[in-house]
Amino acid sequence: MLLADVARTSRQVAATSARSEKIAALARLFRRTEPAEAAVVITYLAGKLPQRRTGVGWSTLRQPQKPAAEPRLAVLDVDETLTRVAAVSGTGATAARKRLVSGLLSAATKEEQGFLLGLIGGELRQGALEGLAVEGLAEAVGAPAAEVRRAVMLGGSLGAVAEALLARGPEALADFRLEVGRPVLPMLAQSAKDLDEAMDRLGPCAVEEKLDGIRVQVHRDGADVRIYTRTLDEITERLPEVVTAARELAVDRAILDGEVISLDAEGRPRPFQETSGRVGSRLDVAGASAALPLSPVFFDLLVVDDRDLLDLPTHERHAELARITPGPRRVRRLVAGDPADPETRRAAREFAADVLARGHEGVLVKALEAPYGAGRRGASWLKVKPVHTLDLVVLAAEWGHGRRTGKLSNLHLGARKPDGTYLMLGKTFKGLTDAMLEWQTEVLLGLAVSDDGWVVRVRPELVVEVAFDGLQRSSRYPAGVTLRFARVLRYREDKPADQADTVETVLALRGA
DNA sequence: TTCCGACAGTGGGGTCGCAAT
DNA sequence: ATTGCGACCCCACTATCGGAA
Repeated sequence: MLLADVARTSRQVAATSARSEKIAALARLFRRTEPAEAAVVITYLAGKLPQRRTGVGWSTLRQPQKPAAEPRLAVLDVDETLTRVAAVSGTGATAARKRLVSGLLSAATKEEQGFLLGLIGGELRQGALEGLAVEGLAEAVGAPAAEVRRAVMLGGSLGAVAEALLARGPEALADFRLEVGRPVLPMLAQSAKDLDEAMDRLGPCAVEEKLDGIRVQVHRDGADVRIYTRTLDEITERLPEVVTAARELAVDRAILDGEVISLDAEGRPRPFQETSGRVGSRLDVAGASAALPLSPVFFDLLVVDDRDLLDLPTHERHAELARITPGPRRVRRLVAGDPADPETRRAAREFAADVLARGHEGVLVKALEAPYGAGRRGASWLKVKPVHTLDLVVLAAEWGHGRRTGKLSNLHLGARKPDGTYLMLGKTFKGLTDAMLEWQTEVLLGLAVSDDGWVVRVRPELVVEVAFDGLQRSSRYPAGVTLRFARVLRYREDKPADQADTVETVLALRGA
């Protein structure tokens, strides 16, 4: 199959907003895809590269290449070239990667170039990623979409499922079962405003402490232990403490879901940045481990011995977890069997307050009867975290991309200093409706003092109320801190800039 | 007919490791 | 030694489609 066929399909998918049409276009292409090409073709149309990391990003792709007149690139040849790009290392690697990519682009037509640039840069913007690729695959082979999706969740790889389905048809779905040693996409949580809302939505539930660390999925088969991240990267080598902890469990075979976090001598959590840095360290793991040990805390169990627990309700999975896991390695939780009962509510609120007092991020509320929805951001897990707000001044705004092209989008936020100037604390583009984008573009252009095509600087007069999860240490911003997960709640046209929150107020939040 | 679940898009900050400067 | 870049952790929120209620 030619890359041109894939690029044309991508254009067709992008050209319609109807999901059914996108899926139909994908299915048409998959029907004419050979099994040997299936993994590459479907991964490309899901907006990803089979190589995952190539070492090539936007910066490397900047200089334009003269396009070829006729399409002649085969999909498998493109894949081979990108595998070579990914394999380059050592001195001269950047130049060598550039040469390979330039060669590839100059052999591509204009349409193919556009597709490749989006694909490699990670911004295909065709309105379809893995979710719709799965639907298209299901339609192409005549299998129920839910079953194909489940196979991808359990098999961990869209490409492998596509190849098997195109080679052998729907019977191949039976191959993709939960297996110890093969990572499963983890279940994710939605957000709730507060504990009451979460309990109202879920009914009988468990309230668990939410630790601010790194999600891990731990597979144990006898002495063999493997650890995977949320995106199924294997990080076993970096987490010797977790390997040890897994081997100490009272079980031979298991798949566990949990969080690793660095705790201080008193058992209080260290800042997320420290845990993250530790988990990211690959070169001197022994040294890093000695300096900043990690603790695994498990909250779910997907397999125990030869039993697959995915479809069992939360409370049964947790009972099994409790059977094989010692208390300190298990998440703290409170079961709220009857959330309508005022006493239960009071106990839940007290539990959540205690979790925060012990320095943790918040709570997760989980429906007691819900199965483990691998790979889904289901409504049966709800996270609740405290929210801070500040009234900050817009110092500048950046021109948006994609559907925000032509609108001022990303706001630079400042806090007031005693001398009447402002200190930048970070940026945000979140929380804005289309109407707000429209409005702020007009208002900010009215306040503009400069525009370099990327950033529009403005007179510091517009005040916005910003929500955020807390402060984190920053080497980028002058106050030494920045806002974590900042988002706009509303404009404060009623509030003059000289009454915006001060740097002093912001810094007082440290440690809070 | 209305509601709501799932998806895609739009980017935020930090950190590590590698290669270039 | 420092800097730029890519990759990957954490993530919130809105718009949209189309099936469920």
